[in-house]
Amino acid sequence: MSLDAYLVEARTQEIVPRRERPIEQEKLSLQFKTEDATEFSEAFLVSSSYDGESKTALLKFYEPVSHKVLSLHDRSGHQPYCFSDLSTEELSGIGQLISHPGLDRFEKITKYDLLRDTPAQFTKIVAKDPLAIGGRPSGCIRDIIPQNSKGKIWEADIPYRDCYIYDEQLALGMPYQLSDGKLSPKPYKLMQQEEEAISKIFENESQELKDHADRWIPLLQSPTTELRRVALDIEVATEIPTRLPDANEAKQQVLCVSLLGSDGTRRVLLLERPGVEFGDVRLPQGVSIERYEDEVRLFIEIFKALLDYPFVITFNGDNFDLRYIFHRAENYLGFSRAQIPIELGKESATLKYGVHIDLYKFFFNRSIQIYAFGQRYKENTLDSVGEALIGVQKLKMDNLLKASYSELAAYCYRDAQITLELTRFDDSLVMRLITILSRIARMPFEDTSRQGVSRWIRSLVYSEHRRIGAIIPRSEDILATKGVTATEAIIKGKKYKGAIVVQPKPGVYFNVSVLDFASLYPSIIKKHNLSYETILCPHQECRSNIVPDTPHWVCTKKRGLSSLIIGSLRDLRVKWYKSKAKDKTLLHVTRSWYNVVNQALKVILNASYGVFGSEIFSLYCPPVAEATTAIGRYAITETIKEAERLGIEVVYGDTDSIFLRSPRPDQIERLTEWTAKQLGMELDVDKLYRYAALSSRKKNYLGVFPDGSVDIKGLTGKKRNTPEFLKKAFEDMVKTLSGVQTEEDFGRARQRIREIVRTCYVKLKNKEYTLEDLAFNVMLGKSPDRYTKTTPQHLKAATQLSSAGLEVVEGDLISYVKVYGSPGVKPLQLASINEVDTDKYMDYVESTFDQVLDALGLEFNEILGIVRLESFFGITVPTRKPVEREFEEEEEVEETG
DNA sequence: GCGGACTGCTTACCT
DNA sequence: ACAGGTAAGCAGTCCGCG
Repeated sequence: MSLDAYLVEARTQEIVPRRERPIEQEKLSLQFKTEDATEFSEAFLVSSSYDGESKTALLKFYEPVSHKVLSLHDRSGHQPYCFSDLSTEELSGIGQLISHPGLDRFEKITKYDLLRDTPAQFTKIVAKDPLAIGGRPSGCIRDIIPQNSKGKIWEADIPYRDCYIYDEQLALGMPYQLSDGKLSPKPYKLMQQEEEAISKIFENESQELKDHADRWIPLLQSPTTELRRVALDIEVATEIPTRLPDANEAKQQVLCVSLLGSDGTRRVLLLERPGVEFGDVRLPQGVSIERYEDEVRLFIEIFKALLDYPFVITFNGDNFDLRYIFHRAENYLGFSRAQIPIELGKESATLKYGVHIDLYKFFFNRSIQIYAFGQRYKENTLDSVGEALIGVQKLKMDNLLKASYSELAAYCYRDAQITLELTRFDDSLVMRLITILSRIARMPFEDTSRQGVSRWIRSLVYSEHRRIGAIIPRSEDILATKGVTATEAIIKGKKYKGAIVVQPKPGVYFNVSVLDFASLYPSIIKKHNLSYETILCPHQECRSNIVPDTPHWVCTKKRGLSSLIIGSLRDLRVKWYKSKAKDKTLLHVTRSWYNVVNQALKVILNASYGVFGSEIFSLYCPPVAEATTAIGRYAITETIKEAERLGIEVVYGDTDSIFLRSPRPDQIERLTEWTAKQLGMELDVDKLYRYAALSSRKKNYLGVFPDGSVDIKGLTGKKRNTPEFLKKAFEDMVKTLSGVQTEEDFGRARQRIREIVRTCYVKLKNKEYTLEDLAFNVMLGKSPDRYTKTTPQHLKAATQLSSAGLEVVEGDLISYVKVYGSPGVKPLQLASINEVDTDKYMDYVESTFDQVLDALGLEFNEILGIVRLESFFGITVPTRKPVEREFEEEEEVEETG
């Protein structure tokens, strides 16, 4: 077999003598050192940390011309601190505190207490280093002070890097300039037209809300820059091929490393091993393959890259690639920690020079998955995400150790390629999302890309407290006065009542208008002034301002912090970014950015209500969440009543939407005017269906748009776990339905659907489907040993897999088929077509089609009855490819009939 | 001992 | 580790049934 051009090139490279410096000399050159920047005209703040050596805050900037990371240590003398309500005298009486080596001094200070709505005296306890405050397992200042009714500690659990950002009111991801040793944000100015359009949006709002919006503008509008980055992926030798090597042990050699730069660099580094063939697997043009006899030299190359690129992108690098490299380098290859440009945390790996972004963590984030990417990928694997977002899959590989060099290289290269591409597609959407979220959350890129939405919102709100000089409340203090809920949830075990789902009126309706409230919950939080400090506020005179369906009252005297923050963001999204993101008249680059901001705001706003009902949120305040849903219920029920008064038939509704049966334009107009006037909320026409088919089931419907495209919600036919054969049959039915224009058309559709079901049944009976077609695909939600209450079917299948030596872990998608006998299921890998329980499948077909057909008022049972009857009388229905069947199986199928 | 009524567990979905 | 509400299938339990 002939070698292609690149292979020749790669082989030629071998005979070029390398000028290699001695290893020890190379290692020494790896020691990371940096000097502070003295001046720059534009650089983007990307990271904040505490530098233990200089005992100061350290900022990292990305300078887009040189593509370098610039450092800047704090020179203001900022120090770590926390607050106590004890006086300096009282604190001085605590011997252990006074003698604490980390204590620097006390300061008297006044901070605003939002919970009590009054200024309050605090003592600022200033420390010499952050670990003195907290973070060590014992002996920290925050643990020394006795926690009594008086004698509490505030703000001791904020990481110092965040504390510094909040105090300096810095925003990560923003452009800054440094001149004469002075750091300042790059000024941003809107174009006059934009300025006018935006001020019009807020013309009827309070000054406070306007001020918030004004502060958001530069954060949301300032330009971003292309971030120079490298994707890194490693392959490691394993003893057991099915198991992932232990990154903390790092016992085995690193066999291959791919480094793909956004600058066009495409390197694959291979470790030479005896007896390995080069092979003839092709790699893309321009990939350079480098072969190393010595693993240490290979590592030196990795480290040089980690000291060169401002951003390093991995997929699971926190827990694998960088962790493995670190331990391998330290434990087996004789590198000192000073020579390894990686720092390991408990759950993350960071870099001494640049910023490490682990895409696994970012894509795993449920908010990102759902709101930013619309659930386009369903599994959190590089393969699944890559396939869904950029259409590139991983290469297949059976055994790393048996692979040729070129095969290994191609495999490893592909992984790095997907990783890099995931940060590049859609004009670097992912990098820009991380940037804009960091700006909004005031969080370093490293944290934004790793943490969840509750941390983003926490950080944003904390920064706001510092800006206005308010003490950040202790979670237990919020809970003490505002911890109880008054409504009862419908679902057992939930804390409070949620949204209303209107009982659908079953049937087919032509010309259905779907109206919904724009950003319902954020609108409520804005309009009704909801915030932890305003709900159940301390003022007697506010107690009559009651939230419907609850005993809670809301402050009438002061605007709540979260109401302002969420309210201003909501208005900017609903009235500016949402439409701009869709505006085809804008330049591509402009619209692309509006789209990024729109996505980011969507993620934040969608979670803004939920966090108040979540214990892990540091400002957890259940009455805020409860009041939000209560007002939501009030809004939708009142709107339905008004619709009915206007003579409009409401056939369905869920949380923030109502489905109206062929309303006249003037009726819609009167209704939306009414909600604007009476509820102060915007009700918009969201969708128009040519017809909608509703069954009696909530959250289950099918809507056909005028252009024939179809909305399917909640139906089994499109669920992930549904077997492929059924999804296809369902799809056929949907196609038929999408062609229905008038009531008369349903007659023909009915015939066609009958055919589809019949074919499905016959093919099942004749075993014409493949096992893959028949497989249910169910996610293993937790590790197998943690199922203690019941043994679901997918677990039974998973157990059989483990017995067969195939490891299953939490998060795996288990594929199984239903078979005769006990336990009734078999994993796809172990099953054969002859044992498939056709009857069970037929039941499943029935219930899947039932969901739609009883909506259409079609007698599905009749169709099914006929189909079954035909087979009962032995009428054979020819299909495309008839298959011979044994008589007994025929019998078995009939038993239930 | 067996099956129907019931509850609870689990997953996947909707807003 | 943002929330609650809903559907569906199955596992497990209780109880009646000569």
